[in-house]
Amino acid sequence: MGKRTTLRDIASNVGLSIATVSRALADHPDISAETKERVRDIAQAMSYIPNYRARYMRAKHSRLLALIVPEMNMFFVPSMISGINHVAQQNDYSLIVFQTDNAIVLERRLVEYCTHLSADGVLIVLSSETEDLRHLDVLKECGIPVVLLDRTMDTTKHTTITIDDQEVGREAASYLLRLGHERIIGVFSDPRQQISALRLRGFRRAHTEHNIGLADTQIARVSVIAELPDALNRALDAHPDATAVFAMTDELLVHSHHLLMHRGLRIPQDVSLMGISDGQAPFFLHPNVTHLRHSGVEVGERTAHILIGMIEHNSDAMMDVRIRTTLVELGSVAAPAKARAKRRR
Amino acid sequence: MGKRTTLRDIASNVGLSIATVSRALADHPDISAETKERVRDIAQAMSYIPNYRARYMRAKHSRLLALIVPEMNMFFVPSMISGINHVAQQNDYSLIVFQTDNAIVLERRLVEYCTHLSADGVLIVLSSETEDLRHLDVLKECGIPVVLLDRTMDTTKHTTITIDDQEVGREAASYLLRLGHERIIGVFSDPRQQISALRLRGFRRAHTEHNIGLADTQIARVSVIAELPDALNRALDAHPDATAVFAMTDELLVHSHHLLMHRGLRIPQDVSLMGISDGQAPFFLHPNVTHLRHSGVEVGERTAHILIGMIEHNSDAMMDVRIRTTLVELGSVAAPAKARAKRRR
DNA sequence: ATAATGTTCGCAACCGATTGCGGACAATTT
DNA sequence: AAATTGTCCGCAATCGGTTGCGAACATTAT
Repeated sequence: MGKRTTLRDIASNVGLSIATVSRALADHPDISAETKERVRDIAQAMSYIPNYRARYMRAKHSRLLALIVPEMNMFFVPSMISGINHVAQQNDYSLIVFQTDNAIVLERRLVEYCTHLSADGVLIVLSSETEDLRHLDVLKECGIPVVLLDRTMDTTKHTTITIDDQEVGREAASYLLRLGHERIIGVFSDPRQQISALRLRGFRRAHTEHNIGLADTQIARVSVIAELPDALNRALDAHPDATAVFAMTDELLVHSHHLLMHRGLRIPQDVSLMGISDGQAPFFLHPNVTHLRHSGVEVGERTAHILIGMIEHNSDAMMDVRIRTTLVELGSVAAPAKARAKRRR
Repeated sequence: MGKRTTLRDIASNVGLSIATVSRALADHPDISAETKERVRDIAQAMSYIPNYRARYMRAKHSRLLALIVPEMNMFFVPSMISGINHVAQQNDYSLIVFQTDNAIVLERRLVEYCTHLSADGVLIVLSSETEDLRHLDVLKECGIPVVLLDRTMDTTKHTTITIDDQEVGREAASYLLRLGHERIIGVFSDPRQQISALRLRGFRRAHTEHNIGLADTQIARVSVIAELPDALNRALDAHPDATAVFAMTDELLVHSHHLLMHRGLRIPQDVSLMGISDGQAPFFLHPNVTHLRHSGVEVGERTAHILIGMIEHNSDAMMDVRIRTTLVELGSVAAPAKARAKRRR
């Protein structure tokens, strides 16, 4: 509770004005070398700690970045935070993290709260309840740059950073189809989310391109993770000829993996498995799972760079950045011929 | 970039003093109902957004909590953040997240930065390089309460929140020993961390209590996760009679699980596996793994409550809180008799 | 000796709010 | 009519810094 020493305290102690003390500490050329030294010594002795908030207030910025995420999962979000944080720290920004619990009311409130706190910039991963972007207008009004990432919506008004969700869905399905898989079970999340709709669309398109049918029952829809076993089992039961499973996120992937194991299916002998992943889980699952890598760290870093650029160059240039995914081939996918044979046995 | 409207703007617009506008918006009894309404209307029309930083500056607090963690992992840390965030949001605090990358220099700098930002409270998970707590003194001097959690050090000066690491290590080993396992491989992290040393001590003690020897070669030491395969393989090779593996963290657990599978060992028929876990991974690993549950969310929530209590009641009462772990029995542990037989085959 | 230049520092405004105290005025009481 | 009370509002200080401008003084040039 010891009241902190302020410039005023130093000033009265050293017998100079507050202004001079401020300049001395800031190494301003107007101040003589001896005075600077004297001030610095006293400041040190009084264990002076500058108050950045006061400084920032005058300078009209906060050096605060806000990140709004729907929820904390184990996979993408922590990686992303890590990436953002590195770039933020390098540029002397701090990161505030908020969660909306996928509730639009909370999302609205938190966005507004960012203006109250005068965050210098906002990064937002949309909640699944979010249907429009009007609640972001207040940020624009305050001149606070926003970047949407990962789970976004179509917009021409805001900078967005995503992977090409449709393309990556197509890529995954194509990869399996090319190997000869003709019946693939797709595990997708809440269809209200654009990320889910897009990845599914790509998944569908690949089937069309390969002239292979895709029944609705091949798609396991999982809004909350607890629904996965039922949904996936249902799809699997409906299609005994299925030879591969694709999961569109890490969370769906690890639980799909578990369920397949639980059913006694061998991967990849009985069924192939692949997914879209941040790239960690595939290495501790057994067998390691082939995936399209979508690095959270990279997304975080690039996003932070872009946001900080917008802040510091005061630009409202709208961008639409697509992060590339890379195919990581591990052991979980095989050609289907023998797989089908095994399951028939 | 639109300059935000301030109380001054409203005041000049509505023809009242700034003080009156401030009171009107705050619903102060001194202000007449008509005036309040008039002010509110104008404020609305001018889309006024209060500046909390200015307000907080005057009130000499920030409603900012800082969390300093060594790194972002997939398991405990995100859960903890989630727990902290819920309690923080309920109490109108925001959470700033910093990472030290396990570097003491960065840890020191970030602690100091918390004083610059005048965080109202600091939560810190010590880095593995940290050897003393002197760098936290500056927080005390500024009257900023600190809570150490998870990875801590012995201290009588700071409030700490942990599980009883020694006890939980003992509990895990006892559980396996009671089932008849006589050779358990222990997977532990960097021994410089107290959390690791303590859990190992408990692990040892249990062996002593059961009059069962524990060779040093039974302990796989893993400072960085890449070392795990070598370390664990070495221990496994040195002890073909080992019937169980214990991993002291989630990260070690999932990778141990993978390695066992990779070696073609069946769990629990060939070897039992258990660990200390936040409680998520054990459910998507197959078979589900028996663990002592140490909930990150609970730790985060309790810690945040305590810290906020310290802030708001201005108390420096030093506490030492131990969170209880609960044993969650899933499928990965079995009595060893048959297990040994299998491995001999 | 006077003017021009340079060095070193302080005054005061400013950032955007909150709040103690007192003033102006009207309504009520004696 | 004077005093008391109550209602409604503004002045100015405060939080802890930063910064434009000018003042005081010393130094150098003319």
